[in-house]
Amino acid sequence: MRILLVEDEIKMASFIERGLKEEDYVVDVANDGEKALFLAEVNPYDLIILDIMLPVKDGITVCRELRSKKINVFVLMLTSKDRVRDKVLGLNSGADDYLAKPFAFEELLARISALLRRNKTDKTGILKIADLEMDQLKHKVTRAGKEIQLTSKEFALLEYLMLNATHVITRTTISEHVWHEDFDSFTNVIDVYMNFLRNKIDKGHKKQLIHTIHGKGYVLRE
Amino acid sequence: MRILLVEDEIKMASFIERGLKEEDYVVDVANDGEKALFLAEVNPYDLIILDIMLPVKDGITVCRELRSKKINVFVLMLTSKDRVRDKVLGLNSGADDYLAKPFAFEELLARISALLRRNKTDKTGILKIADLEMDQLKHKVTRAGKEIQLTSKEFALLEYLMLNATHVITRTTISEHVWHEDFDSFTNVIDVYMNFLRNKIDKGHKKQLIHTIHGKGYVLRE
DNA sequence: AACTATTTTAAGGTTAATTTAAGCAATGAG
DNA sequence: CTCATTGCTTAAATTAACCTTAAAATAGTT
Repeated sequence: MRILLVEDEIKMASFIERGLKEEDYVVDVANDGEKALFLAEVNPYDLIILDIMLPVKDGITVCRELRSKKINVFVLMLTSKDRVRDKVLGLNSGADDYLAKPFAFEELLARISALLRRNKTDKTGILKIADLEMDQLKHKVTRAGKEIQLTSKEFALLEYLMLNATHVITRTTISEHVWHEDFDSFTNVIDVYMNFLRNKIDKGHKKQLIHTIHGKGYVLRE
Repeated sequence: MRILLVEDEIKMASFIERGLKEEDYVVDVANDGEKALFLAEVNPYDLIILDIMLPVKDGITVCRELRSKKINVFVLMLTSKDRVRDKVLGLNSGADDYLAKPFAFEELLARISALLRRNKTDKTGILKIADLEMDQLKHKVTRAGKEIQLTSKEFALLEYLMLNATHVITRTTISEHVWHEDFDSFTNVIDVYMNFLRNKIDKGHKKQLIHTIHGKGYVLRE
């Protein structure tokens, strides 16, 4: 899952960024409202964490502009505890949820995962294809009951494949959903990671789940 | 569908080119305005993706000259985000749509497919002849309900046949709509591909859909 | 600073798609 | 009916896409 974090205080930003990366999210950081809007238009984020107090352009305005541009990404707003009226303003500007600072990091994680699953029919956050299972909340992956250790990138890639199971996804799409902002299209990292995943997931199993569609990309299916 | 991409930055150009080819579009690339005009006069593109900032001749001028020469191909303009007035200039010069760079690739794809379907009565993008069906958006082809795997060229060729169903189309026309820029007219690739298609589509079915019109070309009809 | 794990780059080998080429079959004008 | 032309089919050659591996670079830890 790709998240844009919009926060100007350096310390707070890197604290949150680090915490999110530990949870295997792919994170970009913007430190002002303009940059945030720019990034949000360019990249298909799954969620934006948006501080209200920002230089150049405040969070409320950023959120309004996102909505008026029909960018329908989830927005989680952050603001200081004492400014209660900001909550109302925030939600009215189109935010999906709201969290007062300071907060327990656990609380932030809980809200993020609630948001990311809001429109899903299945809220358990457990993805399944054949005997391959991924628990999105616990970040655990098993094949035939046996746990598989994945790095962040591997996890993010497999998650994207599983969310789009049975659909062919192109390298271009993968690069935009699983890699960060400045991705170089001449590289073959995606191929290399597909190989990593195959070794960890398909190797030694009769049914291959990762399939190559020549000239197009990859599919995850039985 | 055949697209001319006009973009001078090599990296950007090859990123877009690859993404389009993954979606089965036939793509030619021009890296300056003169080359673009030349190619557009010679080849019947379905769409031109035109960057504004170009060496030799800028995108606005290229677009104006296309229009004054009555080349009525769809034009989608690209320009940098910060130059808002270019949008007005672009649309005034005869462009059909406009997209600010950088952009999310999916946004570009969405606009392309909207443009290509703009003047169609049926916007579903599903083509049918007898029990042969093609979903232009999902890139899926079925005959009698059974899915048929096609390569990019096969797909592009069948798409063109289906779009012109019941009309006899010549090899020359096919080469102009389905093959790239430097097509050698002495080759028999088209015959070979027709054979590939017949094997995948007609073989084992009572009704043949692909018919040869001796001395003229081919038709797709019941 | 040194070590470890992860991510990225790069290169050579493999496979699939596309094009070329050649021989055979069908067509139709004379 | 004949034969030149056009089309079909197959296999080989070429090109492009993909896979695999190892080494290099980066990031994170101790």
